[in-house]
Amino acid sequence: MSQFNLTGSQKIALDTYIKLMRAGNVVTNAIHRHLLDEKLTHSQFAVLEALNHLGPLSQGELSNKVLKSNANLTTVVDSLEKKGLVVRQRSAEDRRCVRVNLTTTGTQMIQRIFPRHVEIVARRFSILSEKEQNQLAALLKKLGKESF
Amino acid sequence: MSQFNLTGSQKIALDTYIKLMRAGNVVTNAIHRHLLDEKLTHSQFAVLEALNHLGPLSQGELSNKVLKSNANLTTVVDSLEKKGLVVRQRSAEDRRCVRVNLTTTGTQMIQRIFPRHVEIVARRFSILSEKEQNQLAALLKKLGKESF
DNA sequence: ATCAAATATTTCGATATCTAAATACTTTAA
DNA sequence: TTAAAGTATTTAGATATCGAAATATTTGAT
Repeated sequence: MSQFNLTGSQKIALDTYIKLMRAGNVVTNAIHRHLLDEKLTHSQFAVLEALNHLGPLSQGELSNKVLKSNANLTTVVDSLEKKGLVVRQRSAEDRRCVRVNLTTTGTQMIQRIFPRHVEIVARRFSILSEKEQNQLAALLKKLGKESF
Repeated sequence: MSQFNLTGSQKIALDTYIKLMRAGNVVTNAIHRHLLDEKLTHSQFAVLEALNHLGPLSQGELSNKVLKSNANLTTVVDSLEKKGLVVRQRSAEDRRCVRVNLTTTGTQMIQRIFPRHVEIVARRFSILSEKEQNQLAALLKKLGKESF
């Protein structure tokens, strides 16, 4: 119940922060449902999508793309490998690195489910006009810079 | 590497979605560091903050506020209770409900650390002007509506 | 050439979180 | 009034995730 003496700009920042979290949550949940049908986690899906979009990547590259720790990427790639959707391949030039590749099955899977993912995201964002989405993207881009 | 035939509006939605997730992640991580010092999780902090701001709440109300499951709220409140920061109190009118109250210690703690939280959020958002933050908040609010 | 520092990944131990089922209580409607 | 449906919380079982330490390899400085 206690009130703090917040400046106007602090109030605005807090309010925006809460809405950022809430919007992220709502969109994430919308996507989560259809991944359940495919028995994929968000991270597993994100890895498949990155590999399909960008080609083979190391786990370090993947952990940056999907915003998870290196340690977690090991687990995610383990589970994808167990499902036969990706294979690991030690890099010949630098044997510290593991390159992760989609298998044929993995490629087929991501190409099958990606269109539905796009539809869900597009439907959710269709509450905003394209112009509004572009505005939003520009603002979020600034906010998402790693350092400043 | 494969390309899909995406419409322009699908591309915009996907791009905005990625930036939404990335911005949420960056802000969350910035906040995470100072919570580590206090040995609080995000959820524990969010619960303390909600109780301080709004007064005693039931766990159901709290789970909506902090965007976590009811089951998880049980755990979060357990841990806060173990630390002596909150107490549970069965509602007398409706004995299904538990009201969660801050203890004196809990109140002191949240009032001590909240100012730093505000500073971190405000600093991060200061990359945007107030006008931009208000625009962003308005767009995120639309996007975060539960249903439409 | 060799050793220290840097880098990529994995392992380990711990915690956060979820869904589904169980429990406890209240409300509603015949 | 009582049984069914609804609501709030907890428990149970499972998975996702993290930070720190360990391992393997490469790079750089002497």
